[in-house]
Amino acid sequence: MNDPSPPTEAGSRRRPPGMTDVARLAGVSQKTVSRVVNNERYVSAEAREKVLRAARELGFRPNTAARALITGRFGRIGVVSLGTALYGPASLLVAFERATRAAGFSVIVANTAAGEPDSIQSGIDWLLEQGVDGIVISEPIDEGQRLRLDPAVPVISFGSALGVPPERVVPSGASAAAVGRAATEHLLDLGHRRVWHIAGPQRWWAARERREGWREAHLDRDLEPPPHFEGDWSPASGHKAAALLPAEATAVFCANDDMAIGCIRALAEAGRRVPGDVSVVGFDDIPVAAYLTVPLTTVRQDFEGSAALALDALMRLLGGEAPLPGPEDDAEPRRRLVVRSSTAPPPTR
Amino acid sequence: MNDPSPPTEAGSRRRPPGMTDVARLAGVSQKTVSRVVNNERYVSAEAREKVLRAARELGFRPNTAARALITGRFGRIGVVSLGTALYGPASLLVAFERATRAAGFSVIVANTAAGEPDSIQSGIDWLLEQGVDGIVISEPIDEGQRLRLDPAVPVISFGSALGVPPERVVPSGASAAAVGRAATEHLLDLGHRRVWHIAGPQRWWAARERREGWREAHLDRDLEPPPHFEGDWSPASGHKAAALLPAEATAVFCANDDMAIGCIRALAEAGRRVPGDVSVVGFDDIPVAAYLTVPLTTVRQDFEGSAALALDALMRLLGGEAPLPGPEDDAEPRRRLVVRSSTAPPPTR
DNA sequence: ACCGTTCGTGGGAGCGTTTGCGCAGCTAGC
DNA sequence: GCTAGCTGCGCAAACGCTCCCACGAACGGT
Repeated sequence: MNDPSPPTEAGSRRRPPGMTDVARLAGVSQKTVSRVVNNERYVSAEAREKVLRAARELGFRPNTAARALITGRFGRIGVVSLGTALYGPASLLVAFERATRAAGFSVIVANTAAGEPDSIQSGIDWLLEQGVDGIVISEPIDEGQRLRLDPAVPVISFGSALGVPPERVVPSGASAAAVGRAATEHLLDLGHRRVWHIAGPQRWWAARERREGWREAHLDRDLEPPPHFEGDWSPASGHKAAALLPAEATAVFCANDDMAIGCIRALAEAGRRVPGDVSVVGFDDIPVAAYLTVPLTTVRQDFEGSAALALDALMRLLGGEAPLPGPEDDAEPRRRLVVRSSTAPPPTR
Repeated sequence: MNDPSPPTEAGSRRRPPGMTDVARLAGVSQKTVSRVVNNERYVSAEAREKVLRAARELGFRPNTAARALITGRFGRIGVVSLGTALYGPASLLVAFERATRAAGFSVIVANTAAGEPDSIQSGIDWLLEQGVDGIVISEPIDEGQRLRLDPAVPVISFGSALGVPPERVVPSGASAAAVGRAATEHLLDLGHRRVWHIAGPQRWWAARERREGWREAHLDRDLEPPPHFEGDWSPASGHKAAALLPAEATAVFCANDDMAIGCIRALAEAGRRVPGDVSVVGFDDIPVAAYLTVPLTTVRQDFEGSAALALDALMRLLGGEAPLPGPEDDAEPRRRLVVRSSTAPPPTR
């Protein structure tokens, strides 16, 4: 592939200063520098001061590679994320990075590729190669294959995936399905006889869960849930699915806001008004949801809460504890229905 | 802070196998294993085979920390990104991660916090602490302070920031400002006398550049650009700014789609129709843009192109070359105006 | 036959840090 | 006055790998 013979003269970039250099300048042993850097006890204030001064002067920065080499820990968490700018996954990633950095770990990401079936696995493999203390699978897509994990590296998953033990799946709490149910109930309470559903791709755990909530809401009231349509989260898919909606449909619950927007558009094209003729509920509460021509009734997510929960579970695993605390965990993410203008009672015919 | 006395028994997690273990099993020297792993020459097919077999059997994975320790390189690029799920930055991050991974480097992210003025600096410091070969500043926000960098670690920035040498700023190409100009010209060509502008926060380079394009379009035609309004990218800010628009305004160029949506909403509330009374152009081409009640005329970005350009520049710096190739670089990101229904000639009064 | 060069392999020295252990000096208890 | 414990500090051995060097075998050109 590449010509290995010339050693590709990288150049004169000198080695950065190490603890030994700091020690020499401060007039102490390298070990003492190590103690100061790691905030250990048994260092005199005077020595500490000298070391800190020398370190500052030299621009010393501890070499994480050396530390990792000996401790066997990397201080790094890998996240397998969807390679997409979708509001949900992107927000979750941001929230998780923040929480993780606050805990002193850095985050390395591996995006999956939409089309590729093995991309979760290859993301995991890549992260393991890079060296991580733990792995978080952001939105596992169930491709029907068992994930190959490393028993030595804890894994936490948002949503269940084959090969991930169930206790390592971050519970969406009661909330995800429950809120899908609440969204549906909101529509039923308004007087709609049944609620149609434009679901997300069912390989996605999040999509399945929302659909489940929708289904339960019907079953609770002894209603037969109408057939659902499956989209791919995109507005285009919502638009397409909406065109298939029967004339009797007066209420639609969409698995995300983008599809809801596509759906509303299709309804408008068909001459049906929202919410006059048809009510629509979305999911995510994307920033523009409140500013659409018809402000969207939708479900606000709690990404910070979910991220904190996942991180917490991972930290427990790293400490050798059980991934999740007892049922007293009250820090469960809180999603909630935000009612705006896209829902109303069905038309009185 | 934490109790240092109990050594927090982490447990019996055995060390993962190393090259020495593989070597022993394969009956060769550790050095030969190294050669096989790094695909070096001068290894007999037979030895290679034995090593690979042993490695597979042991589940051997090279220790990146040890490698980094000796080579001084980490195989890791740090990205300072906005801590936001905004479509632009999120898409750019995804595109950059993909390109970087394909080049064999991993990506570690440090999100900035919206409010904190030093968060770019602290993100950079954090990345340097973690150990990276290079840093990319995704969307630098000009807080007026000079960034403190490490001369040994190359930095590339999307957009100029104080302290980053200009040749390390990824050129948006002619395109960013030019496309802002094209968007404005599109409106002027439709017959609008002037174009109002709802800008992004001017501390953002991207916002400034778009505004510049808008301004130039006016100056080119000897028009006085009307005063612009400054939003914060959010639909809410677009909504607020639109309320300030004078009655004579018949065309608005918004610095992103979210603000455009807020703007359209405000116009609707004021009883002004889009595009009948007022034309609106956005920027980004978010997925829902085409599916809004009034499909949005907007500017499609080229995140892959920008990401590739940045990575390329960074790789050159890592190789000791100049960050950017000559002017023959034809791989410049291509943004383009997408005309939909939110723009039309001004109302004939 | 001799000397160079290419090939295949191994020995051994670090890289910069943590960790284990040792050693002084001091305080305090009996 | 001896032991015991705490404090403050340093030496030396890893950690798993890459890199420099050496060494023998095979091979061709003189």
